Amino acid sequence: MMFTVLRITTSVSTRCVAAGDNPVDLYGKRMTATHIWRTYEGSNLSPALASALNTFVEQGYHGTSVRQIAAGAGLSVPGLYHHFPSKQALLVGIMDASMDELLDRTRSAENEAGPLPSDRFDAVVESLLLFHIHRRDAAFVCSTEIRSLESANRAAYIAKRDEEQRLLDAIVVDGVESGVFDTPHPADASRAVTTMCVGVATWYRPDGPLSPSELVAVYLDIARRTVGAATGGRE
Amino acid sequence: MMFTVLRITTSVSTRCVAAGDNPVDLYGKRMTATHIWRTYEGSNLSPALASALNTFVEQGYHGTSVRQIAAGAGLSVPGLYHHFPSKQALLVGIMDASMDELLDRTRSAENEAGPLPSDRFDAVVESLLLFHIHRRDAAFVCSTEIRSLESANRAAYIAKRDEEQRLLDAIVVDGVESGVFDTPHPADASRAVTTMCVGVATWYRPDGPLSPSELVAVYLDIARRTVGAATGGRE
DNA sequence: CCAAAGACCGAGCGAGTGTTCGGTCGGCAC
DNA sequence: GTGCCGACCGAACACTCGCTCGGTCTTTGG
Repeated sequence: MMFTVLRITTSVSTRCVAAGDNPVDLYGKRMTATHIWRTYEGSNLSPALASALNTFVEQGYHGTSVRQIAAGAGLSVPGLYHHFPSKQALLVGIMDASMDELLDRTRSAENEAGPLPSDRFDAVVESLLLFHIHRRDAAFVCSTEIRSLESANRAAYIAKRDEEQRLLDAIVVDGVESGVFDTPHPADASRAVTTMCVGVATWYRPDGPLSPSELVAVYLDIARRTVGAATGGRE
Repeated sequence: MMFTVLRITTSVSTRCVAAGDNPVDLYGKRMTATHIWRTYEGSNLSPALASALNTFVEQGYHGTSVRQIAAGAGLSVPGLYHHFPSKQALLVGIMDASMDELLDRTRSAENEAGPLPSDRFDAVVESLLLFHIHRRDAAFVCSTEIRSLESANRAAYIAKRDEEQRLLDAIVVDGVESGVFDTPHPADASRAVTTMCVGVATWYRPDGPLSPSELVAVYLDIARRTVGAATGGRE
């Protein structure tokens, strides 16, 4: 059974952009094509998924009716069912697309960071933070609606989530083994870092006191302390 | 409108116990008044609230029917409504009782810790951790069902949650001012610590690899690093 | 010009929702 | 004994739920 999940399919994989041009980021740092994982434009979601996401965020999956989703998408109920076979498929569409995007961005970040555990750690934490800032609603739904997934869908989602966690786990272990990180509990420290980053989606507001880059700076400092990385001075 | 929320009303406030006598808990352990906030026995919840909690944890508030809650409590639907006026009142009963208990325990912990920020910090973090371990289900519902509260109930709950956060915020600020903590972002560090502790409720399992006291040791280490406390050696 | 396909909708299905009505029953005060 | 009250229940109320049937338009390919 086929149905459209994404309106625009954009891969953030590094290979997609030709090297040679040199955009510059907000801080003047040279931004080669490898920084696509840092850039966020509008959401990828189709109108139906975007409407579902909006209502899921406010009322939760079970608290949302398909009539509300349809109205939010400017569709009748059968019109909505023309695009998605069930309410559950809408949730799966949101959560799968979100985790795929996060994994894609995180892998790009780590690949571009080079071999050093400290660089890879910083890159992966930054990508986690940026995702939870710029895809806040989707990330929030992902972390609160796992129990609303039917069991097969839940298993698939959990697998992706665990894969994301393992990316960071491996970096922390590498860092401890090579001596640049210092923690007696690498796995717990790694999970704690993820927990903090995921938690950002529950409280961050674009009109709050912290800009995305400020938040990244603050949380990168905290994350480095958590794994016992040598901090490069206090800002 | 009155209805019973707690089956057993136990205050853990230190003041409630006269100094000098040495009360003994249900297991015969000598209980000086100062450690009540560390001891957890069975839940305080009435059968109706306990049943509601069980189903809310698994299916969420909107995913749970009143008939399920009634069946879980061994009651008919009107029997359940004899004790609680609405489904919403069940959620409020769970969340209010939980936050009251947490606030009570946290205040006891801080009071007993004495004046030093580092001692107060350790005590409050430990009480946060123990609560999220031993009241895992209630804590999980508290952090995931805020949006299911009607607005007045939500405002009251948020006020209590913010009060709990401020307890830790004040300690971190004190520690930074007196030089025993070292962080450029006390408020963010304090929130990060809370986020990690609250997150424990989402993954901790009693049959997992960490006992409660081991988890407290691990997370206390991480929490101290987060605020830049001088760690007393690595365990 | 016409058939096919895609996009969409009005109306309604059976099941389930939170809640309530009108009771029954046992224990207790007097 | 009598009246009362708390605890509880069978049945049903008005409504909403996820979902589908049968249809109408518009676009497109030949």
